[in-house]
Amino acid sequence: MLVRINAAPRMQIDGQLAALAGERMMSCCEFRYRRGFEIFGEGEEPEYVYQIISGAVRTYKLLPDGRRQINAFHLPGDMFGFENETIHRFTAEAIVETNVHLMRRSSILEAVRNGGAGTKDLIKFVTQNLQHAESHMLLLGRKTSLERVTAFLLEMDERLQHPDVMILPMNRRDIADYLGLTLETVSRALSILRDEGLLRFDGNTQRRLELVDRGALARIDA
Amino acid sequence: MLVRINAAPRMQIDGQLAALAGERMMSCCEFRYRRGFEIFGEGEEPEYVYQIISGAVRTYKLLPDGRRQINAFHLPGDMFGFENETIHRFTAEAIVETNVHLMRRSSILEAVRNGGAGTKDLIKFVTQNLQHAESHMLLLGRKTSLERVTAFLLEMDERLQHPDVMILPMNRRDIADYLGLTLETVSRALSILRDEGLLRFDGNTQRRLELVDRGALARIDA
DNA sequence: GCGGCCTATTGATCGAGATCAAACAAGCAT
DNA sequence: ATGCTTGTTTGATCTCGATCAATAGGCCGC
Repeated sequence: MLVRINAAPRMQIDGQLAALAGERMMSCCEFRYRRGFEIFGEGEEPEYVYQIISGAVRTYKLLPDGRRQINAFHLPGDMFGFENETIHRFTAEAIVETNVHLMRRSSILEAVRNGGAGTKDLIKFVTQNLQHAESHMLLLGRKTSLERVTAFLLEMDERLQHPDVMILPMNRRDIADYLGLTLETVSRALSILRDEGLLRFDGNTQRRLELVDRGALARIDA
Repeated sequence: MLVRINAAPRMQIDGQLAALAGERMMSCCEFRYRRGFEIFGEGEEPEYVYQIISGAVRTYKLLPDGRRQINAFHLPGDMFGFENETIHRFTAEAIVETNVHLMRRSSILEAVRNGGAGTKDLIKFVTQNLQHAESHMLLLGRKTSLERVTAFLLEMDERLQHPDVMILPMNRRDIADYLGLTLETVSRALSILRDEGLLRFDGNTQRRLELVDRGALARIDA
């Protein structure tokens, strides 16, 4: 499940983790998780904080009967897994083969205790998560299915820095569980947007798509 | 709209704000907001952080066409309104006549900058908000109307410390906008719970209610 | 090539919750 | 008391998204 890969030093892809660690690179290792495998589970004790080098991760909560709500997707550069409490509040899984940097949670807590420079970054990190959660509550509580799917496309477009062709790592069920819909409804909404000429499926696979009219999409996302 | 009340020194009802301010009580005033009045608006520049002395507050986001999502209800003792950014990300309104303690946001930021003792409390505060948001996303994305209303009742019961009779400050529309439902659906769910003997409306007003069977309610809230 | 598996689309039907509507109760000012 | 406004319940109907179901394409191993 956990596969250690080459241990050669490697540049970090951005400064989030480094700032939190006080630029000291302490306790950093690189790991690879295969597609579909669990990185940590809800209720487990948090040992590491993670930063994605390549790949994609979903974090989610489950109800006892299996209903799933994905809180967030994490893409290259993103940090996840920090907990202030003694247990993880959700599960994290690799959506595709994923390489992560990890560092010991204890190092970060220590840095904060010592009034380290990373404290401000930590507050910023948690605040950004909170902001995302707040706008996602508005989406889940009050938006229609077409608005939700459109908002998802625009969010991914922005986080991938407006690529010509967007390659989605997640399947329709993941998108549905992120948006509080079913996979069929997600598929139907995408078909509507395609039929109206706002996006194109690229080539033979439905995970590559091109946003043709971002303005019109932004108008749909209330 | 803003009414200053007597300026006599007053005990704080708990230590949250005091801790953040480094126990120095700096910049603290007391204000009263009348029922329905706005405390701050989405997009405004944050000047203060608030702690409720008495009353209740709702914070919410609006879509352009008026659809509303309430993020959270704030009760006596709760802090709200802290922003790491330069603008408020939602609107806050007094649900009933509400007295608050307020302190300058700048004092808190300064305390953090100086590595003050309040830093840890601030991280904890933001983290608690994030945790609440995460479980609320699960509710909004995946729970049925009956589960949502039950979860709401249990949340309020806990936050009011399991009173014999719970007095809800908010109306059915507020509850609906918190749970991503309509007020009619909330009303129907409450009637079902009443008819099944899990709760009782107390006396002549529908805002006072008594949880008769907390165990059964907890079983409904998946 | 072929078969098996996974993913996505599309169609048909269902149902939970929204919407529309009416009646009534509570609070409050006059 | 009276009338007005606001809040709540309940009923009837509608609709959006869920569910059930069939089909097809992609991918991989053989």
